[in-house]
Amino acid sequence: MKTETRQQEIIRVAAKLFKEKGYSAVTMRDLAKAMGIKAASLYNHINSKQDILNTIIISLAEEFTEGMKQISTSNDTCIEKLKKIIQLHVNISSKNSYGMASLNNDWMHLETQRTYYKKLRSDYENDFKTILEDGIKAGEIVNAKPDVMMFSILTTLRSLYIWIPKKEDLSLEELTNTLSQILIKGINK
Amino acid sequence: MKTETRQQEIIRVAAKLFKEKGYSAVTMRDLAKAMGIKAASLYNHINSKQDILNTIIISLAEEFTEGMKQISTSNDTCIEKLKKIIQLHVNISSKNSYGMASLNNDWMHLETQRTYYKKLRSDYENDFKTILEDGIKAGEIVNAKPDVMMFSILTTLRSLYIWIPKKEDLSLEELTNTLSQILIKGINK
DNA sequence: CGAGTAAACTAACACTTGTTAGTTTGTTTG
DNA sequence: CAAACAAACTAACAAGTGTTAGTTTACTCG
Repeated sequence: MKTETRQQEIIRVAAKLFKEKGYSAVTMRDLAKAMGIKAASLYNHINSKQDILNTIIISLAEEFTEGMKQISTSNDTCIEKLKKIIQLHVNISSKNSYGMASLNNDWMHLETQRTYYKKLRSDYENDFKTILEDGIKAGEIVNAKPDVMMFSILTTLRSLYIWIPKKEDLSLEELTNTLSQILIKGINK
Repeated sequence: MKTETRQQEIIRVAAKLFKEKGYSAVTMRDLAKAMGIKAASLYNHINSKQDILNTIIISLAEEFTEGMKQISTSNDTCIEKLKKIIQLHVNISSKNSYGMASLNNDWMHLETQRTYYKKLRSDYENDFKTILEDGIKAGEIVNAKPDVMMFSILTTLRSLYIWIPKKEDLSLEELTNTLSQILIKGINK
């Protein structure tokens, strides 16, 4: 049993507040109050507000990068790869829905790490698009604009963090399956 | 030829800044600088920062409400209605991509109007879900969870504001058609 | 017991925030 | 020309911002 350090606890609570109001609207005094201490005491555990955001976002972004690397280099079919991408998003979003809010909405408030973040995101999207293009060539996927397909799928996956916490009755496996069906086969009968 | 009032100009520029950094991170001095005047001068034209946000969000939300009312009370088939919803989102998002950012990301910073906004949104989603449920009953739509279907489609549509300005080569009609195809028939071949 | 340490505290800082009051400028209109 | 007005300005405010310095508290362990 791994116990959470005080620092990790602060970052976790910060992510929760960031999700509710956004990075800029959360003050260090808000965060301190949520922790039950004074603002100055936070600095025994963390370096700066910006550092908290860095930690939240970059660790998540790297988790996606790593997942995508495994998927894109596998020997699966394109459709199989897509299902694994969906699974990756469902897993990470359910484990850390608070952090996902910062990743999606507050990356522009990164300072030193913004360029690095944007590179990770751009690499991820390129890998995604390549999978779709390969699927079109292989005849697995309908020949529509890969840009639009990726946009459609990815924005749905990126919004899972809002949706998953509201639907705790739905198992993650069930959600992954339903989503795969809808995103791949559509809703048409 | 209708000329823009100074007030409308301020609101338009504010929406642009809000899209880039979020409501909380944009200061009245930022806004003034973008307008080429001093912060105090803004108050000759607007009442408060909060008022700007109200105007941006509520006018858009009401535009969606009105569009949905027309669609949901029509005699179209469910699939036809869905296509019209997609068209509604494409149209509004292309006309006002800046405002859509505030609608999506900064509604929680509304003060007096937050409850009203949430009612509009909730009504909209209920109408949307009813259309899907009717489609399932009528056998037009696959029998999957309407919640998940709506979530998937609606999050894609809600993110159009990010995507449309980047792809000016794509005509709105073409985008509407491609999106309809992908969202309804899926990407599977 | 005494030393070390984790984690809280108070007080203060320099700066930024939204906003108000009162004034000046330049253009339009009777 | 004189009056009216739109729209800018300077100066200032009270409150809130992230952060630092230095101190106190309470628990752990040799």
